[in-house]
Amino acid sequence: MGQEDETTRKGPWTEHEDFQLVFYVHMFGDRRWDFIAKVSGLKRTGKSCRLRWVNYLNPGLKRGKLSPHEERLVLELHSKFGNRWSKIARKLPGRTDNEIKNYWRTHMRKIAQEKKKSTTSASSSLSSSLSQCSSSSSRCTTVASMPMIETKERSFYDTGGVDQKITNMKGKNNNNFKSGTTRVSDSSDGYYWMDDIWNDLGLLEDDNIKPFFDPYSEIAPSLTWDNCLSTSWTMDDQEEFAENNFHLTSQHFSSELVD
DNA sequence: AAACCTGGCAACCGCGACAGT
DNA sequence: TACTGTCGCGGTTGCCAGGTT
Repeated sequence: MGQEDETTRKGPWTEHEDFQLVFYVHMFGDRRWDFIAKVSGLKRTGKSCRLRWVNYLNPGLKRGKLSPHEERLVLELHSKFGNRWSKIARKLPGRTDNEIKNYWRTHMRKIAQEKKKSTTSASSSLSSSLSQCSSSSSRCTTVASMPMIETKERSFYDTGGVDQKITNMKGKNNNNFKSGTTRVSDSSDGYYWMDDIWNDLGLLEDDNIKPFFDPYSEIAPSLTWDNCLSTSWTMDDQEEFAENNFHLTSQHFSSELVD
């Protein structure tokens, strides 16, 4: 624990860091985050590495806006599970809890605003109609409590929900990265795609992570994923390997990415 | 054109759960 | 059992681009 010190980096991840993290995750798997943080030479906490992987670098992630179907599912699941974002996320393959959480927040804010707007604008007429039906309270109560849902549905689908890769492309470039077939900073046109990383690393052929890693063969051709995955490839081996090869890999990354 | 506002998202933080010793 | 390390979760914050005034 407590691996955080004054040299620990915080804030936005750089392209170089992403490369490095992807490399080491494929090396050692997406567990043992503290270990990965340590051997990778990244000045990040294991926690930060995990978050970056889970929310951004994981190749299984979908990019772009939630589809109407996903949005509906989020609504359904939220009514069922509440703010159990990870639980909800598990039902939406390729979506992260963070993404859903963010979506929900934005969504709820929108609804709250719409509701506020509609209640203020309609308050006069509403108050008169409410007073009218005070005698048949059950029905009126239902109606009064339902607009939330109705507004929800409406605002929701009005936003479109189409895959907006293109819109997102020209969209924001927060901290170098924005999702939507995510584009990250800095290539010929000033950006590079997250997919480029995977292409560069030869990892994009499948949705699943493959035990295959091209650049690595340049670094340590004698060791293959079979080695890594075989039962004889123990954690000690990993650590020893990391010790012995760290300088080499750092060098590789810097030469690869500096220009 | 500049200032301000808003939406969207990445990342951090604190805490609890769990496993290993 | 107590302690320690690690991971995962939910809440929150901060940043930035685009829109509006």
